[in-house]
Order: sequence, then C-alpha cells, then structure tokens
Amino acid sequence: MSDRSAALHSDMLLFLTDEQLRQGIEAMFFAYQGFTADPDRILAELAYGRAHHRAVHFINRAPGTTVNNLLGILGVTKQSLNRVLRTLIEDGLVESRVGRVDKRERHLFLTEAGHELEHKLSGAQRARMRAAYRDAGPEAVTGFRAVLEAMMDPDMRRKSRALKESST
Amino acid sequence: MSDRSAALHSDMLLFLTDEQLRQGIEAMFFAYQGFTADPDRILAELAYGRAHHRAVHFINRAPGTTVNNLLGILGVTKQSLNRVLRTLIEDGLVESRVGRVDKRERHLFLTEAGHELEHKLSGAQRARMRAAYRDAGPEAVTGFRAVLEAMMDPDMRRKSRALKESST
DNA sequence: TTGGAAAGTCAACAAAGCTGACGTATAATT
DNA sequence: AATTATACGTCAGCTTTGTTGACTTTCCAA
Repeated sequence: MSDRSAALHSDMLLFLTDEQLRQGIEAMFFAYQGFTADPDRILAELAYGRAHHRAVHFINRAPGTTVNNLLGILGVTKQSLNRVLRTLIEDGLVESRVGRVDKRERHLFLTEAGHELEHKLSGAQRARMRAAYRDAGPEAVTGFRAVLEAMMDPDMRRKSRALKESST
Repeated sequence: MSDRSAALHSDMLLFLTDEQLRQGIEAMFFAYQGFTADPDRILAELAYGRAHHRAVHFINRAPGTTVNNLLGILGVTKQSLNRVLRTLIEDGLVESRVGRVDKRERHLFLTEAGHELEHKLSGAQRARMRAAYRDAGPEAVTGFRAVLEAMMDPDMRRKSRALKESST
C-alpha cells in the first residue's frame, strides 16, 4: 500500500463510522420530508397526491414519453400508474396521443393546465432546492449531487442521466 | 455590493439554472428510491413495511422515547403509528413500558429480536451509504450533508440535531 | 374535586401501492 | 396467413400506511 492510499484509507476509516453513516441515513429521511412538504400542501388542496406529482413531473421532462417508459422511470405497476393517469387525463391536465409509427403506444403530453400545475409544483420545490443550495454553498452542491448519484441503483442512474442529456 | 459578493452572486446566477435545480430534484427522487430499496426487500419477506422500519430505527436511536415524541419525529398521526407499533409489540420486537412519573406515557424499547432486525435493516442501508460515500469521495460527503440539512424544515432540523447530539 | 388537556387506543375510511386475469389493437415472426 | 409477442387499458381484490373521529385513562390546575 502506498503512503498516499494508506492516508486515504485511514481517512476513510476515520470518516465512515457507524454513527456517521446513521446520521447520513437520518439526514436523508428528514431532508426527503422537507423535499416533499411544499408540493404535498399544494396537492392536498387539489385532491391529488404524490403519485400525480411524479407523473406530471416526468411527462413534463420527457414530453411524448410512452406509458411503458414512464412505468420504468417511476418504478410502479401499470395498474397503479393507470389510475393516476386516468384522473389526470379526465381532468384535462394530460393528453394521450396514439403513436404514429407504433399505434400501440400512447404518447403523453401536458396540456396548458397541466403545465400550469407542473410549474406551480416545481416552483415550490425549486425554491426550496435553491434555498438549500444557497445555504450550503456552491461547492456543497457538487458533493451533494455526487453522493446522490452514487446512491442510485445502476439502472435508475442510467435513466436519470438519459433525462439530463435529453434536456440540454 | 462588494466585489466579493458580486462575484458570488454571479456565480450563483450561473449555477442555479432552472435545469440544474430540476436535476437536483430528480436526483433526490432517484436516490431515495435506491436508499429504500435494500431495506424494502428485507421487510417484504417479513411482512413489514417502511413504517415499521422507521419506527424500529428511531426507537433504536432514542431508547425509551415516548409515543408522542416518536410521532413528532416521524411526522405521522398517532393512530397511524399506533398500528405499526402494535404489530411490533405483538411480534416481540418492541417493548412498551408505562411511564413511571407520568403513567399516561409509554416508553419504547427494542427487544433482543428488535435489535436484530434493526441491525439487519440498517446494515443494508449503511452498506449502500458507505459505498456511495466511497464513490463520491470524502469532500463530497460534507457537501451532501450540508445540502440535506438545509433542505429540512426547521423543526425537523432541530430534531435531527437533537438525535445526533444524544448519541455521542 | 372537578373539568379540561394530554397520551394512547379502537374504528372506519382513503390513497396508492401490489398481484392476477383478461381484452384489444398492433407489430413482429414464422 | 397464421401465430406469437408487445403495448395498453381495465376489473377485481388485497395490503400498507396515511387520515379523522370517538373513546379511555391519567394528570394537573382552577
């Protein structure tokens, strides 16, 4: 073992105590509470839930996505997604268009009203994210993103990256 | 505005694009999926859910805590917690002792079996956290924690800190 | 000592996940 | 052309975990 890697190793040993890891786990829990709190309040007034939010979010991010694709991103069953999607379509927030090349597919889009809700929800969430970034400082953000990426399941990491690249 | 704060300001403007914020939001979503995946698999085999995990986790962290206190940490109603707690007590994972000074209160403790489950669950979660920290590097961890803290609701931040301090 | 507040429990309901089975339209394969 | 596979929707029924409302038991303060 080189001096350098030995130093790194002992750094890590020092750092990754059980207690530190537990604190990270708890931080993740509490932060996620905060992360969802603002949209939850908005959704509650509209008789929607988090499931609706997620659908609206990802349809906005990948307009024209198919039901099957959305399923893969959200990690739920089609029955579960279908229930949510049906109400969103009925309420005129989402439009479902039959695929032109493959007519079995349904391509999903936000309507004007859908975009409005999306913007309201993501606005609240972005405001919190922005505030957190501001409080933590620019350098912190890089680390934050790196750890989150590393925490994902590999196939989700792939999907996350695909979304990022598609929206540049 | 000083030169320094002007520079910082423009940094921030550059940094906090809508797109960056959205990516942070998505990263949070995908990472949380990964974060809960391992415990979820273990719990499924035991016919328990995430709610049981959370209860067991925080009882372990704050042995002797009251139901009311736990309620505040978890952010659910007492009826919801009670159901979970009841099965854990029936199954012999949690012990509920009537308060000695205030007999209305119940103090909660993990039994031997409870500790075993807690260890199994947190082991899986710690392993993932450790791997993520390792992949992201030590500097990243500081940033990660800072952003998570900043993202919490203030009262939750207080509770998170109280837990940290109590276990040193 | 009595009346209100607090801690906890029981009952019933809702949201959103799940499995399984089935139907229909379209595409792909043989 | 016939078969098989895929994409989507739907029905039924179950589970987990959240909610509100009503009820005891206990404590405390007027």
